[in-house]
Amino acid sequence: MKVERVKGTRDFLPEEMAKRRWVFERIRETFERYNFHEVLTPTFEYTELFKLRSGEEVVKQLYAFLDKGGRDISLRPDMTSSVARLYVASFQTAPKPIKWYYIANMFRYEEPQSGRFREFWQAGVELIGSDKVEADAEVIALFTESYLATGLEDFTVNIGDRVLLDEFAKMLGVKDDIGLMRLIDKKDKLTKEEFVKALRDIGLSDEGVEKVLSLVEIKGEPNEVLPKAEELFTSEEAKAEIKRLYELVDLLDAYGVSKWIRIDLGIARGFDYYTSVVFEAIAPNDLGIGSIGGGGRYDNLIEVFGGRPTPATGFAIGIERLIPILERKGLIPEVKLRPDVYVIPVGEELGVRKAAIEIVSALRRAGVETDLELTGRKLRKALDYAGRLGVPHVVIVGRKDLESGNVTIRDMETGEQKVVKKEEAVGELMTLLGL
RNA sequence: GCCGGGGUGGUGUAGCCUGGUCAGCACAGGGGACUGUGGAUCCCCUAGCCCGGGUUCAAAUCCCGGCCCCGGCCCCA
Repeated sequence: MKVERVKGTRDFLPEEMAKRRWVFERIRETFERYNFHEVLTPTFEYTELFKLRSGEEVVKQLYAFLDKGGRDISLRPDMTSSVARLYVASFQTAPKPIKWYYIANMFRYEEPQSGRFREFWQAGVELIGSDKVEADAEVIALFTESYLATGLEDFTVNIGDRVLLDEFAKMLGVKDDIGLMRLIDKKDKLTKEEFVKALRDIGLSDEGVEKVLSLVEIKGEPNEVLPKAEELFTSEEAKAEIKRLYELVDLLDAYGVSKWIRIDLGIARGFDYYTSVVFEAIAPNDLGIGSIGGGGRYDNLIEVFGGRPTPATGFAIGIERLIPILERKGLIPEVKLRPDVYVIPVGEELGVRKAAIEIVSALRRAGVETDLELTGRKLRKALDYAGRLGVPHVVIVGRKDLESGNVTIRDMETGEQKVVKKEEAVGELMTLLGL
């Protein structure tokens, strides 16, 4: 009988936890500066909740099971459904907008591969109750700033638009608009020839193919490519949406994040609930990691969940995709897992052991990260241990010193030792540590 | 769900093709040489062939199935 981890899950060891926590903290601080507030919903919901949003076919991606009461339950595949449920149930009459954030684990029943696990973490926000372009700008600015807060600078936030994509499918008169969008979404993975062939395969005419090729050209600096969009689209609805995009990039300029903003009308980001602006962040890397986060506007979802029609927008940052990139770039600070002081009692006498504990306790209360030798190993081995760990200061508490009320403080770097009164040990160590 | 490559003490590995020495080595861990002074040295100890079945006198080694890991596809909320 062997106990193993469940497929697609991971154990996080102290060193990695410290790094992850550092990343979470940078993101959390940024979210809070934008006045988003943290919420947490249950790890699992009725499977129905997730079906409601995305239809039956999502079930195969869900980590779903029947509980002992026969309830059809799924671990959350993301936070948006739960947040929408919470909003509909209890916050419809709350002052708008609602600005919530979360940092939590999500679950998807998929084959694990690079940057992809069955349990993974996302940090995201939802802004509910504003259909204004200001809300999109606020969210996209925060999205950008969140990456910047982790030290990442080599990335772009690419903005697309579902209204324009839908309009585009209408213009072409294709039946399989989902197929078209999937194809457009993965254009970068194909050569131009393959792309054209695939377009013909779904029934596009030469003219249609030409139009798609012009669409995917609308990619780059907003001020360079948005005029091209104006040429391509003719309907009033599309014109209005393009105007909105112009405003959006203008506002993002005021936020001071234009440097990272690009337009890419080929972005679709899933096919279920986004209704207008969509966006994703891409950071160049050699790890095979694509998007490191994304989001968009979803103005219909609340209604689907039984609420009054309410506009909303949000994003999620994929932690498992971000961290390897940060690590590769050396942006996550090294973490210290050793104590600053290590106290070694020498000998078995109760008095010695208690004296050691008293020093450890006093140091800990004074805010010093302190460890006590707990295995009963001999002084030689204990010093060896402290040396390997890189502990800077060791306190040796032994009967000989204690008889005259003293303990010994050893500097592990130089090997210099100092005998001090037991009562003065804490003060002395604080000075040595510069506290 | 599909495809490719893997799985040997805690970690990293040799052995596998060509079946047959107590499954070797390094690091890590515990103890001792050394009963109050570290990183050295020496000695000892702990600990392994992913699981199940098959072939064989004999399986880590060959065959089948499963599980898991790495990567790709599909899909990506």
